[in-house]
Amino acid sequence: MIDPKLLRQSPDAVAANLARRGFTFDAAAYDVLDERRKALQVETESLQAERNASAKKIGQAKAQGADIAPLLAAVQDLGERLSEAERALKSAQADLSAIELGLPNLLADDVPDGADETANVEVRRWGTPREFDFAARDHVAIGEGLGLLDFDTAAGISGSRFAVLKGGLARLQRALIQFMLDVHTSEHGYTETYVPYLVQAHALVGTGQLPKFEEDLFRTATETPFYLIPTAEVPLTNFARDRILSADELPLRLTAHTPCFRSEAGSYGQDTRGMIRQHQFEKVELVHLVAPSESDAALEALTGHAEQILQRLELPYRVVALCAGDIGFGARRTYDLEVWLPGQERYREISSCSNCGDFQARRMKARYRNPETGKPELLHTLNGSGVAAGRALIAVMENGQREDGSIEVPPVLRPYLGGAGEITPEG
RNA sequence: GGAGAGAUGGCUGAGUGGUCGAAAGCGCUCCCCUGCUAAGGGAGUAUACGUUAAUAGCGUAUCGAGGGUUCGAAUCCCUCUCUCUCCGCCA
Repeated sequence: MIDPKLLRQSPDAVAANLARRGFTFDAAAYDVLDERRKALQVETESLQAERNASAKKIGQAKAQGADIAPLLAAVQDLGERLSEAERALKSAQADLSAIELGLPNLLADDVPDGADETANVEVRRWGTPREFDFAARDHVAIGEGLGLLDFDTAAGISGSRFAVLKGGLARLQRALIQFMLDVHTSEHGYTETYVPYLVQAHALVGTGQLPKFEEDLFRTATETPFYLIPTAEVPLTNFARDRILSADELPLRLTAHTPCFRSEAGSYGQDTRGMIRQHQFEKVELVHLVAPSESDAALEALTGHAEQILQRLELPYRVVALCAGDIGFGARRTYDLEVWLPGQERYREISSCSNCGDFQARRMKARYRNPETGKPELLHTLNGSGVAAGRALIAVMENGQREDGSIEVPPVLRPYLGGAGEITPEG
């Protein structure tokens, strides 16, 4: 959520910033609503003050044994007027809040201009794509060739956009996950966590998926609905919900491996082949909760942590600064890591690292006590994939493929596979 | 799933209809005293919103959440959520 004070004081600056995303903020309409809210609030509060004063007077009169009948008569219709004012105020506040919750985050000033991913700016590149002396296959051909990747069985169970992994491939994905968690916890200072995969709506409002993007989520049919997490960012960032952390708890670095569930509504026809875009995938997520002055540096650090994974897996990648039109709803700045996929002969997103500033913190009242002022202030939240395990599996398969159909395993993963250096049909 | 108990400020914990935003203790901050790895005295110490030049004043709201009764609710009633205890079930 954007600071409502800023919406009132500098509506044009807000509108200009959001326009870079292609988002139209109707500052005039907001102002009309807010003026209405203000008037109703003043009215309501003055009626409340009147009620409080008269109640006090009646109490005193009663204590002294005086006749309170005239006092009661004087406030006869106060309750009715007050509850009417309160009702109107509540509805005005709900209208405003609906607008506020629907506004995307303000972009950092140096986010590149552009409407879509074609305007993203490459920041750096690591590694050199391998030259193949045979026709490189994609992960579908490799996996099915090994007999370890099975979309038909998955379709029979769950329909499209699901996969079944078997034997060595299933194990390879588990190795990737464990490797990532080990690096982040032992070398990058993260606390490993295990978190709920089903969350309630308020948690998703906190991180920004709700109320606007409900169609991207899976929801249970229980009386109070649960949502399946689309990313561990949701439970991890909500660790700070409604809390005032002390400064010495910061920075908080959290990591978790979780499955992620996305309905992929609106992506019909995109990436329909293979495991690139599934309803369910595994991911190791990184979340930072930091003091505001630290968040710019934290994004660089977090991105570096994700890069470490790709470097140690010897996977060529590039870092891309997302342009204004491609940055997600809650982020003020985002770097994507794109890994080289020989099967597609292009770089594909494998991690997205974002600084959300105080946008999510304001939604979930996540604060810390600033030691300089002694006052609670909003935290800054950051999140990034470190990295998406399903796509990392694809990258390892495609980059490590051999002409005979087997897969060479990156050396750092071998300890997790009982020392095995390759994936073969035997599994 | 059944029965019972509970939810108060950073923490512990009083408060069962009126001057309670809320006793007391702890913690924390500042000051004084002390001249010493300690103790003592004093003051202060929630958040949000509105008004405002103002983190000054003033007003309003908040005692798990939402409704209700009442001139007036932390206190009474209803619903819900969560926690704890016992029983049942279960990985």
